[in-house]
Amino acid sequence: MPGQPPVTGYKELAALIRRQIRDGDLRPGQRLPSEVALRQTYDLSRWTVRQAMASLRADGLVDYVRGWGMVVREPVPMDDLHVEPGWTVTTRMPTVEERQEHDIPDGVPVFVVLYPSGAGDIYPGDRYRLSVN
Amino acid sequence: MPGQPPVTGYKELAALIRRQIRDGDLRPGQRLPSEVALRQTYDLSRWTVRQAMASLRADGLVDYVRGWGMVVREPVPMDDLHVEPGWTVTTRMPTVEERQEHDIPDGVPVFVVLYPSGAGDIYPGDRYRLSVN
DNA sequence: CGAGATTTGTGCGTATGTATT
DNA sequence: AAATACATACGCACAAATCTC
Repeated sequence: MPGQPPVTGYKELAALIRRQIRDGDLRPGQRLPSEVALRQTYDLSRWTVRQAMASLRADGLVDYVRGWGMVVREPVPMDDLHVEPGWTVTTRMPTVEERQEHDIPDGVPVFVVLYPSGAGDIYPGDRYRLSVN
Repeated sequence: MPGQPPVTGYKELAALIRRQIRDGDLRPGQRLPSEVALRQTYDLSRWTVRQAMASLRADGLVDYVRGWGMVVREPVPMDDLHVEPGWTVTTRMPTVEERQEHDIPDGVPVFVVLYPSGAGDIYPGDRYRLSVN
């Protein structure tokens, strides 16, 4: 009974969990193993496990629920944002203020819609999809 | 000559540097003070400094260059991506593979352009801007 | 060309705080 | 009240990349 291949660093651990999410071994809404469980399973320090988790959060793959754990992010229903001629759209990470105001989770970028008038609006990338007619 | 207000945690340090970047005290291409300098200036541990820097990095504000320092990111020239009727565009953080393939820095999201045929393309958000005619 | 200094990257140990179950 | 789980924050050591001399 061969053991799992050794996981030597936080990037490998993150890659392993990314595969598990991609392959459906970890499903949306499901809780990841706790930090303690992961360090015991792979014989890693807490620091290494936390680095891996931080990387998954920055990619928007998992959410942290206080007092509960890390949860695979569930897709949310998307609204169509109809783009009109003359508009310009860029994308970037939101500022701290925008994250608070629009309740944007970690690792979720925003659309920045610029109108010909010079005014602009912010649309969280996890809830809006652009379309053109 | 009152000293700076005390910086008590990594969020405050990150906010301070965000202000300095926003106000032009730190300009694009300019190197930030080193981790050692920041810990001495504000009497913080390396952990706290690195945590603050990681947050700026996730926001796409700074680049790390190992052996050199942390640099305020410079804007790159943007190409216009003309969106045709029937296309759909979403935004998200790139995967590790997409980051490598397209040479996408930290904290930069991508446009995901979906064509009516079902095919799709990836466009780095720091180099492309969408427009409609 | 190399040697050394500088700077960030990775990894570990420990302690305490806060929120949830 | 207790256990669980992550957040914050200090310390240390060594590796790897870059620059300067």
